[in-house]
Amino acid sequence: MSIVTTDPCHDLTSLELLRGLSPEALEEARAAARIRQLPRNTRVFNQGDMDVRAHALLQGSVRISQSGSDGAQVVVRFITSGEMFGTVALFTDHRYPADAETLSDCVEVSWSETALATLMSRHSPVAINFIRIIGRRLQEAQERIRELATQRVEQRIAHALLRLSRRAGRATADGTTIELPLRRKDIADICGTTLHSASRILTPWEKAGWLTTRDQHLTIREIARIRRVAEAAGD
Amino acid sequence: MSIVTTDPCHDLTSLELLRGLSPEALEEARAAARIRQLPRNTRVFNQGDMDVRAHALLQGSVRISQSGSDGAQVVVRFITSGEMFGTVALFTDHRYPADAETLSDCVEVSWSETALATLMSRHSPVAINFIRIIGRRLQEAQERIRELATQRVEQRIAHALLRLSRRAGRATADGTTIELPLRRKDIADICGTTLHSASRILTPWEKAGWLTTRDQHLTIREIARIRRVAEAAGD
DNA sequence: CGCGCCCTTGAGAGTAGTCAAGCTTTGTGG
DNA sequence: CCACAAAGCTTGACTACTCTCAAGGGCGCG
Repeated sequence: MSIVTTDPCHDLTSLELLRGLSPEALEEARAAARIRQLPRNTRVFNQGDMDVRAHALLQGSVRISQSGSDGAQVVVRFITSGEMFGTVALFTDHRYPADAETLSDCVEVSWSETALATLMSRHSPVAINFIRIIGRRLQEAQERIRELATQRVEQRIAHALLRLSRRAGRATADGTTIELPLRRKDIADICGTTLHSASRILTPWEKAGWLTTRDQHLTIREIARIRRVAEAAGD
Repeated sequence: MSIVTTDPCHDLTSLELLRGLSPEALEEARAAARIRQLPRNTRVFNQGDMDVRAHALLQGSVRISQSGSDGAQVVVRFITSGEMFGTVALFTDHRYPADAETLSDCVEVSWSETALATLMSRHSPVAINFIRIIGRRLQEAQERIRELATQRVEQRIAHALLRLSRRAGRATADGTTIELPLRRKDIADICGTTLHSASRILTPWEKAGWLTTRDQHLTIREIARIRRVAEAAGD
């Protein structure tokens, strides 16, 4: 495992967290960071783990999921490269509230809580960037709460697909491909429904040619249709 | 409207945001703050408003609610004294994503975005405190997402009552009184259900003597019963 | 070839939403 | 101080969305 820090995959400057920093400050951040390469299907951390760190993904994708005491599971979010994760417990609980598992080979960078605090106190843009990141996340979470509370499964799935295609989509000849390995179960867990309902809704869409699934990769062909379902209040 | 800064109601030192600051830093924070007294049923801000500020409540209570383009409404949370609110849009959108309305006479303090950024860069504990506050909030939001996705209305209401009694409860002879003016509609909007379902569930509990409502104030008499409903997976 | 994983589909049941009506409490003005 | 209006709450009947249970099909891998 040879890690060459000049490898573009290990370039920290692309991270929003470190935006606006001087070269010296960046160097400090790099020095305090731990960079790891993780193979597919690795646990990055488990719900309940102590020794919390702030993580960011330089390469690959990660699924964050939470399970309740009753066993019910929800996908909190999918992380793609450039995003931070595992940040919720920092400075509070010191326990991860969810599991993180790699969905592909990943390059992950992380800082200890104290290193991050030091970095923030020496370079306030880090703190502001961090606040912006989790503020946005909080907004997304609240939007999701509203969706769960007020929309039907069909609409929620449509919204989920739109969001995924915005965050992890790549334009192809056929439409927009979501660059994440997504099982029906994942989609269900994102939307707070069951595998069965998700299947019942997606299959007709697929039959109608609105989207295709190949090898756990989803391509949206007629995004306008999906958008119409998402908007439809119920008529 | 005479504001005496020595009035205990205007004491900023109790705010978590300013915890761990030197007297000089506190004075700086005070100088940059805007303190207002707001009568009951006042809009502090409206969804979509620009010119975002960071708010904290020194006295009273505030309801934060969000309405979607379809008109459906969700209560994001209730704020009681000592808590911050309206912080989600800072450094990002510059638009409030929700409405805030006072439920009682309030004393509110707020900082402009730039003032807060300055304060944070000069005193890093402010940044860390802030991150802790919204991190905890994000955790709560994710827990709520899981609840909405996996639990039945009855359980969600039970959980909501438990949370409210923890955050805004005062022990009385009869039990724990939630010190917020709560209408059935509010409870419904917290739990993502309808006024009707909330009523159908709460009335039997009230008949059974588990709780009482008087003058929009709810008292939990048999918290153990509520807790049992909250835990019950469905048996 | 057979096993495991993932997905589809059907039937039936139940939770919770909608519609509708009437009741209670609160507040206001004569 | 009473009357009436408005707001909030309860309750019933009906509907329908979504879950659960159950069975079977397709695909890849050992």
